Amino acid sequence: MSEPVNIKRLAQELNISIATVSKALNDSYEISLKTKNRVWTLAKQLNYTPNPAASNLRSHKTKTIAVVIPCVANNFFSLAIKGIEEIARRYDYHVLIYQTHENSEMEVNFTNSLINGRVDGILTSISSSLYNIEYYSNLVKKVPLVFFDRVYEDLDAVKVTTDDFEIAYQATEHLIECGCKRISFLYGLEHLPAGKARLAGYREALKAHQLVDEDALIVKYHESEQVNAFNIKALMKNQKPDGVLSSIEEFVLPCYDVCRDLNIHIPNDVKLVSFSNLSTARLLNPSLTTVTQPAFEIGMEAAGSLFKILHKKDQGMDQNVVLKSTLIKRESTGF
Amino acid sequence: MSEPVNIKRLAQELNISIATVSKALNDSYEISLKTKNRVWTLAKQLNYTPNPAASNLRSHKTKTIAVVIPCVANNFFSLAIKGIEEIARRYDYHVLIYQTHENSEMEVNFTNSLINGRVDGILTSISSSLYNIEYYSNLVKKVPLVFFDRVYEDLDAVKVTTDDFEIAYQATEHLIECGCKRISFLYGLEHLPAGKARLAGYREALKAHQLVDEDALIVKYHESEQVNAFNIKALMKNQKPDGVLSSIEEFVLPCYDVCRDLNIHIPNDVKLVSFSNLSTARLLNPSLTTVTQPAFEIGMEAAGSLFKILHKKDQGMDQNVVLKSTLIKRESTGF
DNA sequence: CTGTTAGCGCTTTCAG
DNA sequence: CTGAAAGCGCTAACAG
Repeated sequence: MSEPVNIKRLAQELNISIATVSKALNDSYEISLKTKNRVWTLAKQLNYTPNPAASNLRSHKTKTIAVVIPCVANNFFSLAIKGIEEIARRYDYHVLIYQTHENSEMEVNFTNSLINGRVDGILTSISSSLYNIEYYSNLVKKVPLVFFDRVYEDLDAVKVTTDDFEIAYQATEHLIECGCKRISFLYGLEHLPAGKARLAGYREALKAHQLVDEDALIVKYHESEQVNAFNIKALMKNQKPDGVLSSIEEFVLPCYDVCRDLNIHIPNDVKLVSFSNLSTARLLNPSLTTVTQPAFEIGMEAAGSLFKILHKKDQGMDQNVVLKSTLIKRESTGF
Repeated sequence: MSEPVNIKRLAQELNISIATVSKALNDSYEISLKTKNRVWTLAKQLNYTPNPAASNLRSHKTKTIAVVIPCVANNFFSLAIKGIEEIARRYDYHVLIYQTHENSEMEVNFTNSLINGRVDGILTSISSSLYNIEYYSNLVKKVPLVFFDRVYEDLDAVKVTTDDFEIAYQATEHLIECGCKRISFLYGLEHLPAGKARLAGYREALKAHQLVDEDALIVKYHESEQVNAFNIKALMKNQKPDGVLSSIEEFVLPCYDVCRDLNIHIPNDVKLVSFSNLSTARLLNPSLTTVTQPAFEIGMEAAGSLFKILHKKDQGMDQNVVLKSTLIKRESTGF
């Protein structure tokens, strides 16, 4: 049993006080370079690492941030985490991950477990299953918080989002340019600004080109895969769209399946464009054009904003950061 | 400024001692139900949550585990994290994430930052860029550690892996059954058991079917995309394989690209099978058959093992847990 | 069943 | 420049 390597041990071995060691380790201006060097040398030699719990307790700084998101196994969120981690590492911060699985209750439970000083700040992309803005408007007062992608618009907090309206408009126009006259919209995230903006962009583009804009052309996302498939089938049969804009990735698979069943060919009979963040996009079926959000950059931006707040450098910072998505047109290369 | 809500405050308001409150909160058998109820009621009313730093410091328990992996933005690892998080939540644990980006130095830095009591245990999938078993054999003595997927075989620690040899054998046999006579192997993770086992499975299958097994048919993974593309091009031109088994996902894209350039048709001229964990596998180019690891289950299994160790329930536990991968044969459905 | 007490390892006045 | 001392919030002997 070797002695534990803590600040006390260092002090004993060097015959100086604990306070001096602490200050030396923190590179305080009060300590002579000579003493600092002695401390640093021994610390390295004994492989000293400070006890985080002790320093948190005393200093109220955890060097930790939390990321609360619906799910990590998702092309968008895993890339966003990558961006967040990248920034956190630069600041020597640790990153906690929580998955809500779109469950508002879990979301609240997780978040509540974080406001007791476990973390210095939180990055979150809210669940779409319940609108509880009261909860969040309270929360932002208690802990530094940055929202990304899935946000509440009216909240007094930093929000990093993408140009959903504009890109949905562009995507719709792309379909129109491809000759589509009757374009359907597969509607997801309807309780969130992102979803609403995508719908609005679609509608606006239809309007600008004097195309039909009927509720019957819109299919809302449902938790049940069967229901989605059923609704898409009904859409295809009854409405016979010649173009489809899917506002979320989850609609793509049932879309292909239904079309195959009905002997409808994508993209000859129906042209399909979907929001998607597949990192291996080129591996996709080459007939799918996608709208891709800059997930990695969103993560970096959100984390960067949080650190600005943590370092009190957020004076006059813009609360609404909007990054640009990309419309990736894929031609069927036929391999 | 309201008084901080801590154990002391609860004690004062209830006119009992701090110790009693602490025990009541921890549901100690020493405390009467009546007192417990008083404490619990007030705690809930004041929205009390324990300060984690303080309890860590005293109890040496952090309720936190760390996951150290090459990258989160990866279909395998993001699913594994999902599984880990699932289990952690059941035990009310928090999950820290660290990405090494295949960089051994970062890997060591991260891990070192964890052995000072920041976490109760670590789950890791080691980087393949450097073989440093000495480091890890030391580490496992200092902190509860479970390896998953990317492991060092000779380590005295729990390792959760997949049946790489068997499935590579099966995948190779599948190619043989499809009529391939000259099968190439794209070799990744060569410093790790997983990579070696995949190669061995491939070789064994060739041997069993008396097919050519030449070094010239094997292409080793290189960090540079260009080099990989160049090597694959040379392989296709000079060796003219009629089947390819890719042991990692990263080879798939250059493979398609090179073949298209050379006017080689997949799967007519060359049949391709790759290890891959694309969650949206059905969206893939339908000509790609994949070997898919049970990433989510691996995460759950690894986390489960770690908690067994943390709860000292690891007596006689098997150190080598091997889960089964699946060969997913995809037919070209032609949509 | 309840309370007293002594720290966990570190930071931070304040005194020298 | 260095050190003594207090205490962050909580837990765990030990006494009663």
